[in-house]
Amino acid sequence: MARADTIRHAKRYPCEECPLRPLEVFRAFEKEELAFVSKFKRGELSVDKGATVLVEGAHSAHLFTVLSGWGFRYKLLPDGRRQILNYLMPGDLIGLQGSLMGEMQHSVEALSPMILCMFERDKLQELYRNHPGLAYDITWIASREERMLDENLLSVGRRTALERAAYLIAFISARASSVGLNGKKPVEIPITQQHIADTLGLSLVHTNKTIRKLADRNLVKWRDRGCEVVDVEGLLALARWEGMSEGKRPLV
Amino acid sequence: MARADTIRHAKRYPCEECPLRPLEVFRAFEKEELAFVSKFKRGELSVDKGATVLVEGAHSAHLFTVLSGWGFRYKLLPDGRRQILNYLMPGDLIGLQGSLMGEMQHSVEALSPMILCMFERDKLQELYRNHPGLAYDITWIASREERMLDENLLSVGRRTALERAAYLIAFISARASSVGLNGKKPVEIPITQQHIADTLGLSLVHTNKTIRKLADRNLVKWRDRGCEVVDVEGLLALARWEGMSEGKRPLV
DNA sequence: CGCTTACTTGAGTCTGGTCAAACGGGGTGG
DNA sequence: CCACCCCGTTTGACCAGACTCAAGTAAGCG
Repeated sequence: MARADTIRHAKRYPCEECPLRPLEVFRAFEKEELAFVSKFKRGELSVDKGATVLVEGAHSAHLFTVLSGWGFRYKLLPDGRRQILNYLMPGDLIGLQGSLMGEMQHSVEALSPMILCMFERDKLQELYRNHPGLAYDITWIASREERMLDENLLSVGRRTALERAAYLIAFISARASSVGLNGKKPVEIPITQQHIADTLGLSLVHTNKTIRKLADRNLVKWRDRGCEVVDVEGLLALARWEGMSEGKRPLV
Repeated sequence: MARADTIRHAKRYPCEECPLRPLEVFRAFEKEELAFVSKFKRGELSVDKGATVLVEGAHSAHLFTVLSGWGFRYKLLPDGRRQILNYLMPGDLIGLQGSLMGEMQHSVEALSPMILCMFERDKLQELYRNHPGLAYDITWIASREERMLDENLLSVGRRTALERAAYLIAFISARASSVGLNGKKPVEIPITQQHIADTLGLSLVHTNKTIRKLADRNLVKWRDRGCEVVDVEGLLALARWEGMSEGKRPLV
């Protein structure tokens, strides 16, 4: 398994010129908040596709925000069965659990090359002391993650295979386009069918057959190592999902 | 569906004499923190067994901490399929998602009579401004919930029916005894098999057969409307679960 | 060109779902 | 006090969605 090895300490993307912050979805920041975040940031971590960013059981001294790229969080059973918990996209926070409670209880892997903004865990105290607004934002972000997990759990527990697949693809696609990951109109999700299987709690073979059904209905197109959404509405309807009601959200 | 109807505004359990706080699991509080929490608390809500405490879609102005009793969080699909997301026990926070993001995305129901400490959502701002330690605690609690959800998702997605049942019962039992819910030695969990089914993503019939297997192995005893744990170790081993590594935690 | 990774497809099996019926205890109204 | 009902549990028969095994294809890469 590849390890995160390409560390860059230079800040190539200073917070003041953050390419994410101007996006519609993110709420505006006070100058003073921005200044603190900039000071809070210690560097950037660049990892290759397939790299393991954080490992279950580790005591990480860091906290990250995804600046670019895709990744996912997962847990393993002792015999190797894997459950993907959620996907990570630009603007998402990584490693909060580890920072607050000491030990990571899940691992994180990159689906594409990623650039992560690195923050010092120890400075979190200072953030809470001096920047209540940012502290609130961090809780907000944790709460959002919880919400996504709730929805995922509902899906895995109670939806049929076809509904699950439709839900998952619609979900990822919605999140991706909210952070402008759809350069060209259709979002292209860089995952394999094995990832989908491990997210939905299905076998690889059955996942393949299920995706085929979605493709036959002209809802998605599967391409080499990735998935293109054709008909979001159709997916939403099939999954009986109302979509995320996302207004502005904070970016730390 | 029963609504929460028995509201008491008098504080019968002042924070200074909180019956929960002396427990081993909860970290000690500064006098000043305690004073704020006491001010933060607006009253108590008493609900009957079966009452719906919070409804998906509602905009609740309140935040609660469970003082006594059992409950659960759940989501429904439009056609009525239900997924139980997690259980609620003394010391747990309810409604944070709603308080932070406006709308509740899940419902909460009481499994037994419950007493809830009620907090004003609006005062949350003040808490974050003046009590960074408490703010930190709230994030910590949100993070803990996330952790439990991760584990649940792993279970529903990747464990077999028998493993799932073993995991769930061990999990609930561990949490219950950490807050002293085991007056008599064996914890008695006040749920029906339908609840277990809806938590594990199984049908009622299959859940029944699965629990029977656990009982045949002398791991649990099913009694009328409740479950008694006989052999925690055995359950843990069967579920291939290491248990929760819980040190002290905050109580708000 | 051979290797690897990812996707397909088919056959046969099994876990878990559905349907249906019955049981048993607690509560209630006659 | 008894009959009845309701809820939760139990059981059996049958079905189907999902799994495993196995083999084959296609694209990318050194």
